[in-house]
Amino acid sequence: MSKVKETSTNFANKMALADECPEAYASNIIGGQWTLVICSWLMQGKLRFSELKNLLPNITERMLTLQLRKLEEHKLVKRTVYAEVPLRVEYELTSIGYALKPIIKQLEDWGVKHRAEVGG
Amino acid sequence: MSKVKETSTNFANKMALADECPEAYASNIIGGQWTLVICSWLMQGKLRFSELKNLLPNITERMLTLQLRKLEEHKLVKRTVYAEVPLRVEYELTSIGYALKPIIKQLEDWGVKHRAEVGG
DNA sequence: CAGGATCCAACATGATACTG
DNA sequence: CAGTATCATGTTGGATCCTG
Repeated sequence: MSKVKETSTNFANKMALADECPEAYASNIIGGQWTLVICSWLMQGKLRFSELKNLLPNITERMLTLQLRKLEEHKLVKRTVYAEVPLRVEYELTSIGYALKPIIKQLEDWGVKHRAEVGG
Repeated sequence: MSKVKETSTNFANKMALADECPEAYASNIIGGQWTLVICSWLMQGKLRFSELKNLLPNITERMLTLQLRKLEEHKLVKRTVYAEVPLRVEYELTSIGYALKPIIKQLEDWGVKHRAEVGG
């Protein structure tokens, strides 16, 4: 990491860990409340806004929008707007988004195991 | 999942997803800002409070305490207090905590890849 | 249909000071 | 050393209403 001038009052060190550490970096991207769940559904193919909303019964439209925007920003999903009436918007995973698959798999395995052992 | 009385105004559905879905369940447990980073360090062995604090330069004592308590609650770490002067407290992973290793590994790999493709 | 805008409550987190 | 207590603030997320 680059040295920080000692005279500065050390702003900006917040992301220092993420800068160094791939797992913290990754965690910042996919750590959101809904990120993995959304990606998990999208693994099976494109979905429309309303389809996602129905698959995620607990999410508000607002949150879904925000989450999808974040995923788009991080290039995990691609958003396609079809100029039809009524409007249609589809979301699909990018290659790097699709690369989350093994993580999700491991996470599922661990979740099952943890629930069995600890019994959440 | 058990049926919810239609007459009820549907509180409590918040955790419905986590109830069903192992990956959401897992994500709720390890999704915290610091969880994975702390566990990652503990993979290499026991650590004291102050050691962890020094390894996580951006964390406040308060946060570290909170996070460790949460990890303890979820049985990911074990806390051992040694009645010495000065006081010594050590944290170590439980077996289910240690089982996070493949997840962390996958996450690191993905982080590296994402950073290479998308570029911070 | 797929959001955007606005307002507000709840929670997460930092700063600071104190303790067994 | 390893915390706890308290206050202050920022961020998140829900509710509601509006729009291309």
